[in-house]
Amino acid sequence: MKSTASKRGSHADSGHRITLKKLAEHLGLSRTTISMILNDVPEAKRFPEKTRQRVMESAKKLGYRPNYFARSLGRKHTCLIGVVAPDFGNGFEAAVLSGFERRLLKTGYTSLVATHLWSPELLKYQVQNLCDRGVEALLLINSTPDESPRIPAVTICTDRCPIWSTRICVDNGFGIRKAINHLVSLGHREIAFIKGPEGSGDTQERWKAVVATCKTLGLRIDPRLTVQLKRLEPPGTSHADEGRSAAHALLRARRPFTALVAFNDLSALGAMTALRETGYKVPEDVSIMGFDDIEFASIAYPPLTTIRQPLQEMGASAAELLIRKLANDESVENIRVRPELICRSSTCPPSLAPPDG
Amino acid sequence: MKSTASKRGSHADSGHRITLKKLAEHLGLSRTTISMILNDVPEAKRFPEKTRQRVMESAKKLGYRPNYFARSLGRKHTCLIGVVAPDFGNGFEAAVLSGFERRLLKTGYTSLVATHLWSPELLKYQVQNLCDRGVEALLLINSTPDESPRIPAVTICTDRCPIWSTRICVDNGFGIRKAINHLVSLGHREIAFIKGPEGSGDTQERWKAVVATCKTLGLRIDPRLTVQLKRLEPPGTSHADEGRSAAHALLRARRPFTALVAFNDLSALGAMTALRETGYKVPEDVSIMGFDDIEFASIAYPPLTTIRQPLQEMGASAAELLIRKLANDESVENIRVRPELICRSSTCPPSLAPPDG
DNA sequence: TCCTTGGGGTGAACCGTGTCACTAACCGAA
DNA sequence: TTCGGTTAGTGACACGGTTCACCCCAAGGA
Repeated sequence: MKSTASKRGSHADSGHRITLKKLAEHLGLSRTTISMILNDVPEAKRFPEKTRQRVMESAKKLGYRPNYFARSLGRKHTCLIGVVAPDFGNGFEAAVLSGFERRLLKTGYTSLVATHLWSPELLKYQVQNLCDRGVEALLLINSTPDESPRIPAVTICTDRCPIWSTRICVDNGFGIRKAINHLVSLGHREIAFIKGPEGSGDTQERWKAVVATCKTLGLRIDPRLTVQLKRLEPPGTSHADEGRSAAHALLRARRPFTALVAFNDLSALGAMTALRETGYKVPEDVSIMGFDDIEFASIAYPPLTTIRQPLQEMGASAAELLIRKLANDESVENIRVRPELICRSSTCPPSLAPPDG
Repeated sequence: MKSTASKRGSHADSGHRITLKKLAEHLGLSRTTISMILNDVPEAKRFPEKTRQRVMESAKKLGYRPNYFARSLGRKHTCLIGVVAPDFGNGFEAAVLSGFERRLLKTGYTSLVATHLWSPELLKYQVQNLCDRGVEALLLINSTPDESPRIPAVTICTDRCPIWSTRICVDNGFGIRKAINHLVSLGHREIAFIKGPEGSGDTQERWKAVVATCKTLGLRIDPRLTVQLKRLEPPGTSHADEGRSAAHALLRARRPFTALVAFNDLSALGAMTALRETGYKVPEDVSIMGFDDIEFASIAYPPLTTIRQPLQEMGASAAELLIRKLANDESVENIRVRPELICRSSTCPPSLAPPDG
């Protein structure tokens, strides 16, 4: 007596969801008529106002809700957009998703999300799955499938980005220039660097910018003041831990420096911990710059000076671009977002006697 | 010549996605036969191995992918689960989503997400929308619609939780007892509290636990050492800011205390900032306890002692429960997760002369 | 009376798949 | 020769909505 278990799908539409046919019988009209009126197609204006009213009212009273599947089968669009990300656990993807969803709200599109935990096979599978499920477009966050899904796509951002996709990414060069200029304007000359992990496009771009900017400013990059983050291995490691190790490695080299530019905020915060553990004060002994402006950059102690990457806005732009693409707007182009210097308390002029590492 | 814009839906299935009919013509068999073989229904074993092979191979070679909409129309299940949250911008919902997605990976279910930005109307609309789109179940994160969606639902967590939904939430009482016991065992007697905002279920539960625990331990709760967080207003305010204000208010009361129990990690970190701004040291002058163990609790300075709410695991459990519910498992019950004390460096024994606030 | 016009509406095909009931062909046994 | 059983497969309807082409009828004009 407990359940009618065996019958599949007795959930959503159990009992009797009201269909067009039932509504038609109830009203003594044909499905055609009702469909046209409810969809407010141009041809529907030939029906007299009275009939229209009658249909609308009954539909409302009986709680008629059209079946999306049936509809998508006939028409061709599904009002579905796929969102792919490696994982939503760290703030980056979540912030983008948040901005994306906000922009999508009034559009009638809904997002189908999928994560792939950095596995290329899983990524491929998920993209395929989303396409099978009829998404009309894709937002790829830190995800680059090998093959084109053959539907409009926007990629945010980092790493290599496929040519078949529109790209939204931060202008790494601009950001790095701002960061280094900031430090130099404070008087720093001995600057250490934590490079991003191997194989990331951001690592390359930012490092290229570091090299170029230092050249312009007549700054020497000391290889002994440069360390590289290790790649993250899936289970639970964080750039914060890696940043901490990296900074410790830096300190072991015993080369003096007064400022440190980290690959991102997490590694900057990790480095801050390492410096503290070794007895240095931030920013008095060493100034630290992050990159990203994650939520906690401002709560950290000392609050982190960093380059803001406007993730929410980038998510919103992605939604914008996809909508335009779906409307066959051919003018959609890649976007480079200019990041902003957020000056907090982890940087200050160097002390007169820079400590050696 | 640029586009064939006018024709709608020329995206996903443009050109000619291969359908069962085409496959049938290609093979000289009927759709029925192919459908049965590809779905590997029991009756399909009457077809000889040879035919099966032939069908499978052609399907693969021609890249046949069944149309989910058509399929969902006939069968009743859609393999879709709805996820509703106010927003994914702060770490809470994102962490839950992350755990949820991980657990969902191997199940064939995909999630349809929707955010409502704390608007009850939007929440109602979104739930309706997801149901219209055929989700078989709902995960509600910090979201409580007024009406039952009439499909299996799991709610995480906080606040009031509707009776028609299974609930996963942290055992607030257990957590608070751990927190206060920890402080008391360190020797604290003068403890200040930052209560959660009005109207939240967590606020009530945690506060009730505070009162009960203090009674048990013979501790007096001084109303002058109690402040309440203000409710967050949508645009961009954070519990961190509120926590900072709250702590400043506390200090203005000029009552001495050696420890502070905050409503959550963010307000704890905000309070830490306020104490520092006023010249107090954490933990030497004041010990601070958070609640949640958000990612940044461990990176903060000093690293925050807190009560861990295992959000990823809760997300994973939610997936688990929904799957069981969908399989008509009647034994699904509410889950109270026992949070864990994470002891870091923001707490220590009180100094002999507690500063007055 | 016939023809046209337009208002109000419908029938039936179609979208792509799943599924139940039925059958044609063959083989062996009575 | 007829019957029964298996093998290999098919026809047709259902799912719920959209859409194209058509239809009926009343009114108006010639």
